[in-house]
Amino acid sequence: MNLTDFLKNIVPFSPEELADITAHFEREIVSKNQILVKEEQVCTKLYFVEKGVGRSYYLKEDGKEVTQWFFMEGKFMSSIESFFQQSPSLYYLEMLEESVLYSISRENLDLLFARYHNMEKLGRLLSTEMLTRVVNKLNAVQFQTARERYDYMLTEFPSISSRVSLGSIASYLGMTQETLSRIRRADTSKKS
Amino acid sequence: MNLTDFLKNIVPFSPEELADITAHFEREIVSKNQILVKEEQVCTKLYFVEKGVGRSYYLKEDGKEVTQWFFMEGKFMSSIESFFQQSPSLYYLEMLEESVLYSISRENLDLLFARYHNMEKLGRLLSTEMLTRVVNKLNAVQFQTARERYDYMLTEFPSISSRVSLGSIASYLGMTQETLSRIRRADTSKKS
DNA sequence: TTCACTATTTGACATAGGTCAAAGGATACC
DNA sequence: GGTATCCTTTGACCTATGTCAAATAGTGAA
Repeated sequence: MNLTDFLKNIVPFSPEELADITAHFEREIVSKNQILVKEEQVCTKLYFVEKGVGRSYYLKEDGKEVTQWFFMEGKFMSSIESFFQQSPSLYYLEMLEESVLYSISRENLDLLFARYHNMEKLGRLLSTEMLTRVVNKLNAVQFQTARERYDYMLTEFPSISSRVSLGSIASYLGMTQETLSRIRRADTSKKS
Repeated sequence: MNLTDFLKNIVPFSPEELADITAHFEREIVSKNQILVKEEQVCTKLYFVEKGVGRSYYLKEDGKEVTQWFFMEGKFMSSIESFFQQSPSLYYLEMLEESVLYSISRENLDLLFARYHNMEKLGRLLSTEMLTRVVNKLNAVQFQTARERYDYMLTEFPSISSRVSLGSIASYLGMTQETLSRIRRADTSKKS
């Protein structure tokens, strides 16, 4: 999914708008396991994932990584409050595969928001969409068993299990690796 | 907190914009325990809470109510995906006190979004802010003990415990009433 | 005030999922 | 191709929190 097509599908930008907007993004190739932002740093960019997968995570006091979100192809990725508040990030951003990203700085994004009413609309729609997704996860995490949470995740990120390590997924789902491993075992023994 | 002041604080609307925008809202007085939207209904309005408290909740299969969010004075309240997608609501919306609300229909809101660039910006900012709050709750619910979640809630909604029933709060926090009751007991015995 | 109803507290017991430790498997680097 | 490292699986045991049931305390209507 490329950036131009993605944008067009959400808001009916004019060709001139689209050209100007995409011109403010910069293409970046990043390698597997590369960290885009560290905890405590201010996240200066918003990324569009054209190819690859990323995740945001933080470290618990005991040093364990907790995955907060996965960012698949065709999605925007950032440490949102850090990027918008220009505050130190609570999260790390990491790419889990060799990836192609398009990035934009806060200044350029603000400029586009101010320049195009349609751009502001795009921002609103994407933000509301993300809100809905997070609320879904919240409901899953809060009131479902480990088993059900795993099923929820497969609907939200269908291809994830083959692309991302067990540990990253388990912490995203709020369970230990051991528990996730046991759930998968139950699955395979049942289905085969 | 009244609507005009609230709007002014977020985006620098001109007086004319403000007057036009607020003119599209309608004042409603609702009584305690009144339901604004039922599950399966399409939520036709976005509400601003000038006075009172509301909550959104849904029913689990076993019939138990699960509070999803509280809406305090000075906040917007709605069944978001239902309102924006015009889809059947997954949640009930209920006022927990006699309240003063300002409501706007989807058509009028869209009209204002289209008419004022600033309005679109307001939408984007409020949506991002809500997103941050939900993410905070998610982190609390997912990785903290019952005790810690209770403390999180007191920072998010400081006045809530005196205004809302134990059961509503407990389900918001993803724990049973019994557990919350025990946490509170531990608190009072420690602090007195 | 008293009654009826609802909300909260308390206790005894059950269990999903966590923790710790060790054994396999898979990968990557020399 | 062998060895070091990391990832996943498995087992034994533990604990926070849930469930069920009963006792109290609060609240509003008459």
